Amino acid sequence: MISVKELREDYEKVVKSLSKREGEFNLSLFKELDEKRKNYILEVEKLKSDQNKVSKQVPIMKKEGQDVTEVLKEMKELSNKIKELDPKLKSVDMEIEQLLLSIPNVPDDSVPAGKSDEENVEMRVVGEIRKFDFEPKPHWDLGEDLGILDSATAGKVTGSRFHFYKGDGARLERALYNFMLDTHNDNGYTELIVPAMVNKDSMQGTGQLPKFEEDLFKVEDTNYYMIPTAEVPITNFHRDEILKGSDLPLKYCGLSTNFRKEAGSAGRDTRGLIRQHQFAKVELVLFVKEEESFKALEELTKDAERILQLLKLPYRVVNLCTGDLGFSSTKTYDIEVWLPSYNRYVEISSCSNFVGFQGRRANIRYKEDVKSKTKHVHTLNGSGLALGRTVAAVLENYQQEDGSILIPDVLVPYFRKEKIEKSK
RNA sequence: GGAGAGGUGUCCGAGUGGUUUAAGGAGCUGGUCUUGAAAACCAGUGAUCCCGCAAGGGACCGUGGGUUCGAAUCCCACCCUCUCCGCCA
Repeated sequence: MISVKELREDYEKVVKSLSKREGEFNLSLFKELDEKRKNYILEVEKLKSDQNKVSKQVPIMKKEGQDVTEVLKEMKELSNKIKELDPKLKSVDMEIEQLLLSIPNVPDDSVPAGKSDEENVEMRVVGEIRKFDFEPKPHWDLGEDLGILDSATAGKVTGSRFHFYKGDGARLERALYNFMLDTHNDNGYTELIVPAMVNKDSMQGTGQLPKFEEDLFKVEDTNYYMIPTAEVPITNFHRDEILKGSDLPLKYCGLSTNFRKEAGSAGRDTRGLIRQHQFAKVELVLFVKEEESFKALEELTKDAERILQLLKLPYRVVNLCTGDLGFSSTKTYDIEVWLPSYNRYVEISSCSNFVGFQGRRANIRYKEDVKSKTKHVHTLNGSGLALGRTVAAVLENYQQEDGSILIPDVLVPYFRKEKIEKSK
């Protein structure tokens, strides 16, 4: 949620910042509703104040044996007025909330302007792209040839955009997430195993709802949604809490299976592991003090990059332009790994600073110390990394001419073999 | 799913319609005492939200409704936790 305080203090500035995003965000109702709300508050609270005063007198009068029927009659009228006004105030409050819930976060000044991902700005390029002296295969062909990936059977068992990992394929993904989690653990992140379903409040807290319901799988006969990322349960872990300033920053990592409808992606990335309805991901989530979030974004991104560096996979980091920036984010770095089959860099991690946007939605606050005022925490998260795409990148970048796959050195202790070869 | 118990402030815990501005205790803050600390004693203390420059006012006792002049307290629905039973990885 964007800040009501900022909207009141400098409406024009917020609107101007928001206008950098693609799409229309109609805030024009805000001022009017806010004014309406204030008037209702003044009116109804005056009445309640009167009501409270008289209510205190009633028992005293009764004790003194006075007749209170006349007073009660007046109070009945007062009470009726309050019952008329209170719902009006509530409904204005709701209108404001609904309006603000549908407004995306304000982009930071350092976010480049642009319409689509083509205008994202490259920050750095790391590692060398391998030159093949043979025709490299895409990972879906490698996977099928090696007998470690099977989407056809998944099509029978479930449907499109699902797959089976088999044998060394399954072991490769397992080796990768264990390696990732160990690395993040060593780096000060507390590991969580999270619920794969969450309630509506949680989805609203991180920003998936109310706007993006069509992207989510909802579980029938329940109010639960399948998580699209561990960001949701991890960030909501601290929903409605007041954290101690001395406990910040809080750093969490977690592996989860994620479910996305991929509505609107029909026909895109239909082959291989790039865009599936179900995929595993190791996620990093930070809760930090408000003055530290932009520095934390740089560190978070480095922590995610470290995985690719250790795996010796070539990648680049881009600063997302306003047109590509996610709904809740104020600034995002995407990490993109080199994928020979796409002949370009492909997103494998998205590291975002949400500043107070999620903190306000999910009501996560902190206090510097006993006497200071509460502030909303700043939240950040980033993939560290998406597993399916990492498997794809390893298969493609480490493939050999004979169709076998070399295992990255750092992964050998986890995989316990140095090579994936065709098995029967 | 069935039966029962319960959800009160930072924590424990009292409180079944009106001086509750939520008793009492712990904790926390300050002070006295002490070489220092502990203990003891004294004082302070809603670490919440909203309106307001402030004074002040309003809200808030799991959530949402209702009854009433007035609800933590009564009624209804829902959520969550615990115990037992059933089912089950």
